Amino acid sequence: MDIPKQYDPKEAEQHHYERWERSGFFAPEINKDPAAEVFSIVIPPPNVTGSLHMGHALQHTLMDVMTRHKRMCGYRTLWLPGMDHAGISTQLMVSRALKEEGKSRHDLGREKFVERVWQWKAESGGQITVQMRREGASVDWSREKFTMDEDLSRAVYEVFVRLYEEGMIYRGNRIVNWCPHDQTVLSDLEVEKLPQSGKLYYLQYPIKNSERHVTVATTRPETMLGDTAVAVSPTDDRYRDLVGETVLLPLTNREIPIIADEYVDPEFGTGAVKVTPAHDPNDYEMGLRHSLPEVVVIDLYAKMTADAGADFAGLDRYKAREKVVADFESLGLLEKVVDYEFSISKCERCKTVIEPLISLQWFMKMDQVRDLALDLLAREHKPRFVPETYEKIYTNWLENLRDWTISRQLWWGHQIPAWYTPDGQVVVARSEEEAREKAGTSELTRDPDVLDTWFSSALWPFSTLGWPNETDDLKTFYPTSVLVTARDIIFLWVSRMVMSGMKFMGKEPFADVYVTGTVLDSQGQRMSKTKRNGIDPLEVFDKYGVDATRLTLAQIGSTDTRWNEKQVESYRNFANKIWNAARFCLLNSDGAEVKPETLDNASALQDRWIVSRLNKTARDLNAAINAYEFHQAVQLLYHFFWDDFCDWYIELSKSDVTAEQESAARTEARTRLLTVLEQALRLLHPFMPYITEELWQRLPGEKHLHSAYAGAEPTVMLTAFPAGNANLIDEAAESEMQAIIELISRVRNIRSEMNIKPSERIPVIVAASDENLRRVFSSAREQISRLVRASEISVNGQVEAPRASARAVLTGGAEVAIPLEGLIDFEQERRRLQREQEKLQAEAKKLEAQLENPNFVSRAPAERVNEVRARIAEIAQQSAQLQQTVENLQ
RNA sequence: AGGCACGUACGUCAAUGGUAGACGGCUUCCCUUACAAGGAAGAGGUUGGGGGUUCGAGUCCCUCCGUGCCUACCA
Repeated sequence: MDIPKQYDPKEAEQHHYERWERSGFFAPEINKDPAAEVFSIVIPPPNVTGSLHMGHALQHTLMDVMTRHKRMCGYRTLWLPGMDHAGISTQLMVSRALKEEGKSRHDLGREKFVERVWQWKAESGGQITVQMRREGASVDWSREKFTMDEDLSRAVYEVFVRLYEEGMIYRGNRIVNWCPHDQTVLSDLEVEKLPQSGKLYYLQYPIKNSERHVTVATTRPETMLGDTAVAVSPTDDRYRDLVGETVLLPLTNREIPIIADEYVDPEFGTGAVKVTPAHDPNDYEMGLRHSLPEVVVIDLYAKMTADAGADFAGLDRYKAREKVVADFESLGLLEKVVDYEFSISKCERCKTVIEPLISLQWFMKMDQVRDLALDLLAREHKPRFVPETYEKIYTNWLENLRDWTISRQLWWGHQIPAWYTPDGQVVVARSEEEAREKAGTSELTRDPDVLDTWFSSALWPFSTLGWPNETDDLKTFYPTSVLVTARDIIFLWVSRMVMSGMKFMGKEPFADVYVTGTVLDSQGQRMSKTKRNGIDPLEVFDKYGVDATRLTLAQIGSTDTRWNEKQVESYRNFANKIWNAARFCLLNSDGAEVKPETLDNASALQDRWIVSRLNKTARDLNAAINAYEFHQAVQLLYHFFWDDFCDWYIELSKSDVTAEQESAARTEARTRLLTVLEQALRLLHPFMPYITEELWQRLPGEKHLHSAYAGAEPTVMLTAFPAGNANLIDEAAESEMQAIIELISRVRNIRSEMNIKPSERIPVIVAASDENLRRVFSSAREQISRLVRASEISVNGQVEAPRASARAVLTGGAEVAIPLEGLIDFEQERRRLQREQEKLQAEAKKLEAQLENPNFVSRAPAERVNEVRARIAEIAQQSAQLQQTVENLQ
C-alpha cells in the first residue's frame, strides 16, 4: 500500500464532495427510519452578489458540524441552502455594469432591466454556492431556494395581502431616510451613524416689531430656508416672553412663530431651536404636535427646490449651505461658527449622506407582531439565545420597535402588489387578475415600488418549506432546530423571522439562536472590504486545508477572536498527525480489518484503557456539541487523538502490532487498532469531513453504517456517531494506565535532568507496596521498558537500589530508582529532590490552612473536605518517602 | 448620553464558586523504522487596580482604569 508521508488536503478535497452530493447523502430522504427524530436548519441566505468571507465560513462550519453530528446520530436532517436577492446591492451591481456600456437602467426600462438582472444572476450570481461546496457544507442542494423564486414570491404577496387586509400595512406620508444617490428610501437599520467633525453655526433671527433677535444653532444652515418655527423649552425663563412672538425668517419673506416644546433642551446651544419639519425627523414630530406647515426646500437629488427661493433653487445642498452662511454674514446675522463633533447618517451601502425627507411610502405596523414575539419569550422562553446575553439586546430592541418602512424605490425586488384605479383608489391583491376583479376595472396602474429585501427574508424559515401550502416539508421541518447567525442581523433578520413565524405559523421559527463571534484581524479590527483587512477563507483553505480551517473556526464559536494563522497551522499539523497515525495502522494491517465487536471484550490493560477513553470522549463530545460548546469539543478531539491514541495507545501496542511473525495475537492487536481508529474517524468527521472520509475509505473490513442509512453507499458520514457507552468506561483501567504513564514520565524526567543520552539504556528499579500496582507494572514491563529505553526492569515490594541512584516517588506509594553509578552528582540529585519536597510542602500548607479553618470543615460540602484530607495524606506519604530518599543519599 | 460585553502566560484563547489550563512561541536534548508538519523533558501567572460577599472568588457585587460593540432625537 502506498501512502504518502504528508497529508495533501487538496487531494482529499477533490472528489468526496461531489460523490456525497451526487449520492443524495445531504438530503433528508437518505434516512429510511420512519421514526427518526428531525433536525433542521435554514441557512442565513447570503446575498446573491456575495462571495465567501470569514463570517460565512465560521457560521457554515458550525452549522455543518451540527448537521453532520445529528445525521450520524440517526436524525432526519435538513440543512436548507439558498440566497437572498439583495435588492439594493444587486441593482447597484448591475447598474454599474450598465454604466460601463454607457447606459443607465432608465435607458433599458424596468422590464428589460429586471431581465438583465436575472441574466446576471444566471451568469455570475451565486459564486458563494461553489465556495460552500469547497467548505464541505452538507446542505441539501435539491432544496436550494432564492428569495425571488416564484414560490417564495407567492409567500411574500400572500403575507402582504393578509397584513394589508388586517390594517397592519398602510401607505402614508412620513419623514423617511432618503438616499439621494440610490434614489430610495431606507429603513432605520440600513442607515449607519458615523462621527463627523463639522461646524455649529449660530444664526440670528430678528423678531418682528422688536429690536431683539433670537439665536439658533444648527449644523445644517441650508435647512433654515424651510424653517416654519423656532422652538424653546417651556421651562426656559430666558425666552418665556418670546413664546407666541413672530420671527422674520431671513433670506425668505416668511414669518414664523416662536413655540414652546418639551423636546427642546435649554442646556444645549442657545436653548432655541430652528424647526424644519420637512427635513428633520424630530422637527417633523414637533411640526405634527404644533400643526406647523412643511416647507420642502430639498428635493430627491439633494438639490434645493423652488420653495427655497429663487436665489437657491437648483443649488446642491452643500453649495446652498455656503451661500446661506455667506448671506447671513453679509446681513450681520451670523453670530459665530464653532467646531463641532456630531454624528451623521449615511447610507450603509453607498455612504452618501442621508437626507430626511417627507415622502409617500408603505409602512408596516409592528405592535401586534412585536407582542407575539415578546409573549413567546415570556411564556416559553423562546427562542433561547446562546450566549444568553443576546436575549436582553433582542428584548430591548423589540420593546422600542417603531413602524417599519417597507417600500423601496428600486426595480429589483418584489414589486408591491398594490394597484391604483384612475380615480386614485388603492387595490391590494395577490395578482393583477385578482386586482382587476376587486377593482372592477382593468385600468389599473401598479405601484412601482418594491419591498425591502428583509421583508422576504423574514419569511425564510417557512417560505422555503412551501408555505402557504401545507407541504410535507413544512410539517416535518418547521419549526427548525437552531438558527446560526452573526450578531449584526439580530434585529434586521432574526427578530423579524420570529415575528412573522408567530404571525403566520403560530409557532416559533427556531428553538435556539446561536450567535457566532466575530473574526477580527490581527489588530483587533473588524474585517471589512473598505479597510481591505479581510482574510479570504479560500486562501486559507488552499494553504492549510479545509479541515484545519474548520477546526480553527469551530473553536472560535461565539467569542470575538483575532485571526491567528498559527492556530490554523497547528490544526494542519493535527491533520497530518491523523494522516500518519492512520498510515501506521494501515501499513500494519495485513490480515486484520475493522471489527467493532472487538472493542466490547478487550482484556489487556491498554485495550480496556483506550476503549474507556474512547467512550468517555464520545460521551463528552456529544454533550459538548449539543450544548454548543464547540471549543470544548475541539479540545476533546485533539487530546483524545493526539495524546491518548497516538502518544500512548499506538506506542503501547506497537510491539504487538509490528511483530514480524504472524500470530493470532498480532492480528488481534491490529484489528483493535484499526477498529479504534475507525471509531476515532467517526468522532472527528463532523469537524474534519475530508480527511476522515479519505482515510475511512481506505480502512479494510466491512464497516457498518447507521441502521437508518442501511443500503446506502459506504461513507463515514452515514456511520453511527459513537454514543459513549457508559459500560465501557473503565475507571480502574484509567487509573492503572495513569500509574504507568506517571512511571514512564518520571523516568524520562530523570533521564532528561541527568543528561542521559537517549541512546543509552538504563536499568530501572520499580517498587510498590501495593500488590495490584506491582501486578500492573509487571505486566506492562515490556512496554515500559521500550518507552523509557531501559536495559532491564525489576518490580519489587521494596526498593533495593544502590546508593548512587536517582529516585522518584510515585502516586500510591510506589517508587522508582535508576542506578547511576559514576553518572550521578549527589549534590545535584539532592537539590532535585529538595525542589520536589518544596513543591509538595507548598501544596500541603495551602490545604492544611483550609482544614484549620473550622468554617471550612463545617460549611463546605463533606465530599470536598474529604478530598482535601485524602490529598494531604497522599502528600504526607510521598513527602516521607522523599525524605527517606534524601537521607539515603547522605 | 445610555446600554451590553470584555480585560487571564510572550501571542491567540479555555476554565458549572472548589489545587488557574490548551495550542502556538521559547529553552534543552533527539533525524528512536507512522509522522521533524515529529518525539522527550522544561521554563513561564499576585487572573487590569482597589474594595466587598463567601469556608473558599478568574468566576458573584461595588468602584476605578483600559478596550470593543450596540442603541439614541441633543439642534
